[in-house]
Amino acid sequence: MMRPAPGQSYPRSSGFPLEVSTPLGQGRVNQLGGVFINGRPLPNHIRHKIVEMAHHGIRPCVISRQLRVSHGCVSKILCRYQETGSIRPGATGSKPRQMAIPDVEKKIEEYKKENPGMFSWEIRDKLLKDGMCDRNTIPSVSSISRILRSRFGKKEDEEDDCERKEYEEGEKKTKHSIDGILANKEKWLRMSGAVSMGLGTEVEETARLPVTRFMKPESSFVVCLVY
DNA sequence: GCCGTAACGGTTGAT
DNA sequence: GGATCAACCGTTACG
Repeated sequence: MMRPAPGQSYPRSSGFPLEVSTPLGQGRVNQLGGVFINGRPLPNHIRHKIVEMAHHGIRPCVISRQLRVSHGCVSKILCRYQETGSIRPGATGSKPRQMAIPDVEKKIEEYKKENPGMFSWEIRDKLLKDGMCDRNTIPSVSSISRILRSRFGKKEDEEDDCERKEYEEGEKKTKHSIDGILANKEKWLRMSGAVSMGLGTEVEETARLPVTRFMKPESSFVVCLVY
């Protein structure tokens, strides 16, 4: 069978339903009948089990079939474990991009003070022209505008702080009212779904909801009743 | 049949 | 707040 062509999805010929609704997102079913969430790492207990079984000398193909995880994934996890000694997935998201060095920031400030109407792209050009940076080290236009905001937008930040304080004051009052509870509806829905899967402490890592650490699966019933 | 890996669609987090 | 980008995820299929 061919790989899915660009713009196409994976074929639905496996006989399994392609999509299942899981509380943590739109789950899918792989060819082995295992449930996975596309783009998200497998739960820690599965990863742990893969490594543990491999330690016991069980072959990757057997692990794959037993845990219903694709052999490609088993292979990846075991490779990573051999290389790094860790079963944890790598950090998703881009690495922090290179920040402008302080000298460059100072120069940007200078340019802006000399000419307040100067655009970020003009500043960028001038940095290049003056030899402050080369093509590789020059900060992006958006980085420059961010620097400008942080340096020249302080007054706005102070106003934001005032607003935040007012908001926090108000939140304390409304937290235990019906309005307050309803405002957290989405959070509660996610929590109820996560615990109903019986994922226990996995939830903290996959759904980033530390509060569920001490919740029991049956609590989902209570949460569902509320809504 | 097993295994390594490229290609793919998707998610996440920084900018 | 939304868009963009880069790094990662797991699955699938090829060799």
